[in-house]
Order: sequence, then structure tokens, then C-alpha cells
Amino acid sequence: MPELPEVETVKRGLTPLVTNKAIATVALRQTHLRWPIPNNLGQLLKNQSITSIERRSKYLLFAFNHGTLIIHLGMSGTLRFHAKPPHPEKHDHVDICFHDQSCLRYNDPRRFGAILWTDSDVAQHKLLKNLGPEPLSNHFTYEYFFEKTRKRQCNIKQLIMNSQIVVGVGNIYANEALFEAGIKPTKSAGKLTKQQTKSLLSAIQLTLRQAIKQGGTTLKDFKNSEGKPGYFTMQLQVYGKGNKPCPKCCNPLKELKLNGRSTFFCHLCQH
DNA sequence: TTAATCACCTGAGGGC
DNA sequence: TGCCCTCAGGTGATTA
Repeated sequence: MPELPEVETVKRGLTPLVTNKAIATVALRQTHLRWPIPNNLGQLLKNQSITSIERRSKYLLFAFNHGTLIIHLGMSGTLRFHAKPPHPEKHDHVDICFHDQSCLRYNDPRRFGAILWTDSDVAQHKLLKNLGPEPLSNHFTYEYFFEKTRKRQCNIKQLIMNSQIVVGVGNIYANEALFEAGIKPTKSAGKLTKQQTKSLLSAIQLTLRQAIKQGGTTLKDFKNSEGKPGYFTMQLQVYGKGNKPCPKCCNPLKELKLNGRSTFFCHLCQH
């Protein structure tokens, strides 16, 4: 399930492989994703070259001279580069084929992802314009974060997963960052102390940096742009480890549902 | 404005 | 072995 580190890993992997390559054709086998893929995508991209790949939140932004292709991997999407593409398999929904016979292939079993096109300022696209700051940018400061927690009654886990507050913190990394910071996921956001806010901000950044360094998680579906799994699973401390010993105090980790999401924490180490 | 809930979708895993 | 059911989860839309 791609989260920010996974998307960043895909971006870094694909950038040297596809930038400045001219597109020959686009094969659309399934256009029904979260939103319909534009039927004229092939016409839009034919003989055009990708000038750069950027990432905003979990969206990959493929820049062209005349617009931007927005791709979200959803829950189960992968984007892989093939020098010589094999025969399409199940859920290989889209191929972006280059003149040199190589291809960028989008596969998404659950079809929660999206492939959209905009010829306007991509930052003003309705999916992107209301997003909060990038967690690893200079805009995600202690002052900003503390102000956002004030007068909030929702739990802190839900707050850090809110993309209007800060982008890119999904369920896995929310669990991990809260454990790292020693903060109980159910704690009301508005009751965080200044020190806890600082600790959590640092923990979010540390967790994401480590995951990017490791190449993302390997949870079930995730593979990077070369089809290889990430390696961060080895370092997950609490996610998916209900009833297993806490890495810090060895007491059994608790598991509960919070806003419909699996939540793991140590009731002794997290307050 | 904030918080909670729903819908989308399919593969994996467990129970029978 | 096969069928059925539940669960997993990111995020926009809807509702309260």
C-alpha cells in the first residue's frame, strides 16, 4: 500500500528511466479507476516527452510541455518500467509506450488509484490545492503544527493522517511515528503539550526519512519501479504487531480500531 | 469548521 | 477442495 516513502521511491526510480523520452502510444485496457482515465490520453501524450517527475503528497506529477499527468497509486497500484514489456497480465490497466519500445506500465488490482490530466497549473488542481505542507519540507514547522492541534477534539492519529494538516502520513507511518514519540493514538490532538508536539513532528520526519532510505515498505502489494520490494517492514516496530512484545518495554502491544483503521500501540510507553 | 461515515475494489485468509 | 465471509486501506464526497 503505497505511502509517501513508496511514492518517493517510485519517483526516484523512474526519473532517470523515462524523462525526455518521447511517447509513441498509450494502451488503455481499463479506464475505470477511482475516476475515469481520459479517453483521449493517447492523443494528449502522443509524441510528447516527460520533462520531469515531481511528487506532491502521494501524487506523482509527470510534467509535459503542454500539461501534467497526475497519477495516484491508491491502495495497490504499481508503476513499473519495462525495457522490453512482457505480455500484459491481469490488472495491467495502462501502458505508456515509448518510441524505443520501452514502456511504463500501471497495474492496480483494487483500482483505488487514479490517472488524470490537467493542462492548467497543477498546483491549483482540485486534488492538490487544499493539501497541507510536505512533512519533510521547511513549511512543516513546530509553530504550524502546534497551531493546527489547538482546539481540535479529534484524536492525534486522525489529525496527522489528515492531508489538509500534513500530507503523506498514512496508517502505517502514523502508528510508527506515534510509538516513536511515545504518544497514545487516542489522545485528543488539542491536549498535546508543546513538548509532545515537537516530539511527534520529529518522529514523523524521522520515520519517513528512514522509510525513504530503506525504499518503502513491503506490505503485501508494494513493489518499486523495478518490481522489487521495499525493505522497511523489517524496521516496523508496532504496525501489525498486536499482542507481540513492545520493542521498548516487552509488554504486549495493544490493537484497536480507530476511525476504522487498525491501530497498534503500547499502553505503557505511549501516553 | 470540524468530525464521522460511506463508497470505491479485489486479493488474502479464515471458517466451515 | 471449494465456497462464503470478513478484512485491509487512501481519500473524496456526503452528512451531521
